[in-house]
Amino acid sequence: MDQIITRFPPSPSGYLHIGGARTALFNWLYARGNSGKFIFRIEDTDFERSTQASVDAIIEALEWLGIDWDEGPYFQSQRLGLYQEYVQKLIDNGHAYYCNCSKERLDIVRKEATSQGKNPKYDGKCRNLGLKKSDDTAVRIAAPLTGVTVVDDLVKGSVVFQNLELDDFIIQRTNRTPTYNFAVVVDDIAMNVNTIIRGDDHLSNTPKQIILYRAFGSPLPKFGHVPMVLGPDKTRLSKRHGAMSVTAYRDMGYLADALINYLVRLGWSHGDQEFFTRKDLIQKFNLENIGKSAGIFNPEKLTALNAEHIKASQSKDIAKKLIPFLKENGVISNEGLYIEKVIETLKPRSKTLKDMSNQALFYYTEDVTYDIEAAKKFLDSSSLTAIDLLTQEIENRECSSEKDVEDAFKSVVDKTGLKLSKIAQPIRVALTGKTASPGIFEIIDILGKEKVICRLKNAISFIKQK
RNA sequence: GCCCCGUUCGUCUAGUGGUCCAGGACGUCGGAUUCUCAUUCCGAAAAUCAGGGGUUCAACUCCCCUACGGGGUACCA
Repeated sequence: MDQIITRFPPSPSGYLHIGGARTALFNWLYARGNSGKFIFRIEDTDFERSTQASVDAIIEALEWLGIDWDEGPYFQSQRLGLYQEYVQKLIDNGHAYYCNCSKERLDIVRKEATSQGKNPKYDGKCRNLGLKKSDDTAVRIAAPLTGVTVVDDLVKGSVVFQNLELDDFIIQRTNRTPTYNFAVVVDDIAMNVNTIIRGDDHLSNTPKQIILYRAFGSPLPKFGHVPMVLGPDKTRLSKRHGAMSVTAYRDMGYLADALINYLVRLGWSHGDQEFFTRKDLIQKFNLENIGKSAGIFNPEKLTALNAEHIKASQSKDIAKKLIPFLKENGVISNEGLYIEKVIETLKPRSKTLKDMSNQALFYYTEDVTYDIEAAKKFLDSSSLTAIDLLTQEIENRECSSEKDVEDAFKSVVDKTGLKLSKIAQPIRVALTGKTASPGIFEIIDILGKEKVICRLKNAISFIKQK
């Protein structure tokens, strides 16, 4: 077979949502895994609904996901000449005709048909009228009246449509813009797209498109219709399902790789494997293992996967992505502390980057603020000796390693006869303000002698003031 | 209405006629490790394979019907 050429053709009427991203991903993965070409095209023939802001948003989302394209973005609005040319071809070879039926007449025809229990399709009035082009004419395809059109689908198998069910649909509007089915086919022919992977809401459009390919005498591409992504209520994804835009997930602190992993896995499988790196996916993704049924978007599983990807990431890579979140949290400068070590301690306990930055705050704060409950429970006179002793131990040591810190604690344990667990909690609250944090030794090691002593002394005076 | 697609634990799924009284993951619930929280590790509950008919020695797997869900039926994409 020739080089595989796929494409992603969103219409710019909103942000890139989860479902669209998945479609883009499938096409991209398939191209990348088969040394193919991936084309990006903007379907903006509906001027009413298309906006530049949407175009920008979609590009931003794609770039964040790391989905790159080899050609494009092409804009259908800039290719009107091409469509005109192709319309003319069909007029010339007799596969299309001008139609001047008014919207009102069409409505009546449709209504009549339905009332008689027939299909609400165009009655073909202008098909043989030989109308000439004029201001009030649209162009319709002369579709086959009988027989059958079969879609040989990569995921659904062979799907048969009766041509009787189809009608002479419009390919060019009165305002000379192409309609969707027509523009896609023209572009896909012109761009040599030979593999079309898209949502299965397009399955019933496919026979129309096949009719167009035939009218042009062009070879058919391969079609693969993947099941859609549904909301928790099993209906089509929409705003009311909450955050559905790709960039919203970025802003919540999800890793692009995790989102990709989740999205691809929703509707595709590779045995029992759940965790995939981007490389894995490119290598292993195929069309054979795409499932047939719609999947429900499950944020919990995404989050779990995100936590796994965080754990599997290099701390230096996380650092770059974490800094914006820290800034948003009021951390002006992350200098003075080795951020990668901070991240190292937070990796096993972070679900998202946002989560991580929240947990990192105590490292960077000037003044520890104590949780009321935590202070009440652990910062009282009973813990004074331990804190005091530890302060001394730390002061008398280098504290240049975790081992050093551990020794300091051991010494306090020996002197007081208290269990480590009894000592650790008050210290933890003194250093972080909270009862839950990374390991106490590593915290002290990262914070450094100076800050630790300062925080311990603050805790001591806090207790004394009570 | 008509046409098309789909239906395995709550969710994502494995399963392509016998190895399935159905496996994995998320979530849930126990337990172990532990300086807290996590992590990690063990374990449990959870699917009459939508229902009903066939075909077959044998069906989650093939065929038909029904129900339910989704999509299409536009001078939207």
